[in-house]
Amino acid sequence: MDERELTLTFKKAGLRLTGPRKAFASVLLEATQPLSAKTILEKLKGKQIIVNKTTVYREIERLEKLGMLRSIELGDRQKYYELSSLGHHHHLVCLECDQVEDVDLNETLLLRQEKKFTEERNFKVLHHSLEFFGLCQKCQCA
Amino acid sequence: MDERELTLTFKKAGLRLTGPRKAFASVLLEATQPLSAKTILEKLKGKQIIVNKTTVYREIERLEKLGMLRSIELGDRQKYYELSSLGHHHHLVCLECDQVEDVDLNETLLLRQEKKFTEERNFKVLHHSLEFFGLCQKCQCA
DNA sequence: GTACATGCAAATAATTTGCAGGAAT
DNA sequence: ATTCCTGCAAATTATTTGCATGTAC
Repeated sequence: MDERELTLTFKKAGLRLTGPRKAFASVLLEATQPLSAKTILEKLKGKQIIVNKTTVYREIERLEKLGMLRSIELGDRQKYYELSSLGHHHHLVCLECDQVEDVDLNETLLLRQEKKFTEERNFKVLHHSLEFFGLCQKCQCA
Repeated sequence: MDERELTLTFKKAGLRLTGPRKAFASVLLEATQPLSAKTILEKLKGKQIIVNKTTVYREIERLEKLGMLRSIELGDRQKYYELSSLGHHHHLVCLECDQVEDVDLNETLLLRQEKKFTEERNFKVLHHSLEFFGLCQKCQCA
């Protein structure tokens, strides 16, 4: 998903094309890893877009509701966000330097497992979270 | 792990046998699902043990450091805790009523996956989190 | 002009910290 | 007696809310 496409999505969703909103979206588009609200705010500042944190939180809320954004938890107190358009995937989180790498993995077994939950316990799985925590290459030496 | 065994573990770890500490442990032992700090506090109150929340947080910290307690995230703002002695397992979290069911599942594939991360990216996985979110039997009807 | 967006200040909620007094060993 | 424990109040941090103003449409 590129910026133009995002703009269209905004229009379709009845969201106005404001400066903060466009900048917010571009920050997410440029992100190489999930961002916290605070980091989003800082990156906006880097773009000379000064917005209030409330705006960031409300934008997160709206885009999450639209299904464009998803939140993940990485062991912190805070939540991290990434565009849903990235597709479902998981993360390798370095406990030392907090860097996050994306990983795709074959979910056949997980999905089979979820089906089993439905059959055996009548629990309907809607989504799952799977994150791996450890040490990245750099931090294993230090 | 029963209460007596826990007491021994405390002794071995050089932790004193105080009233709050024993009560804290028994709350965890009796828990049928992961508990938040707040819930622990309430359950202590139910046992006529009035402690300060600071004590609860510090106890959590100590036992976590000892490896007796582990924390998990369930999409909330808060953390939940369970005894490590329960063994590694995962959870089915109902998005409606917040009930949590434990599940054991064959992790062969996950472990193989983790080994792959080490081989291919030199990322050393220390642990992972895997939780399933959805609707429990009861909440599917309502 | 109207409805949606935003800023600002204050509220909430979970967790953490500093310090002084209290209890287990 | 000493070291660890605990309570209390205040600080911190992430997030949310109310209300007044601003702006895209």
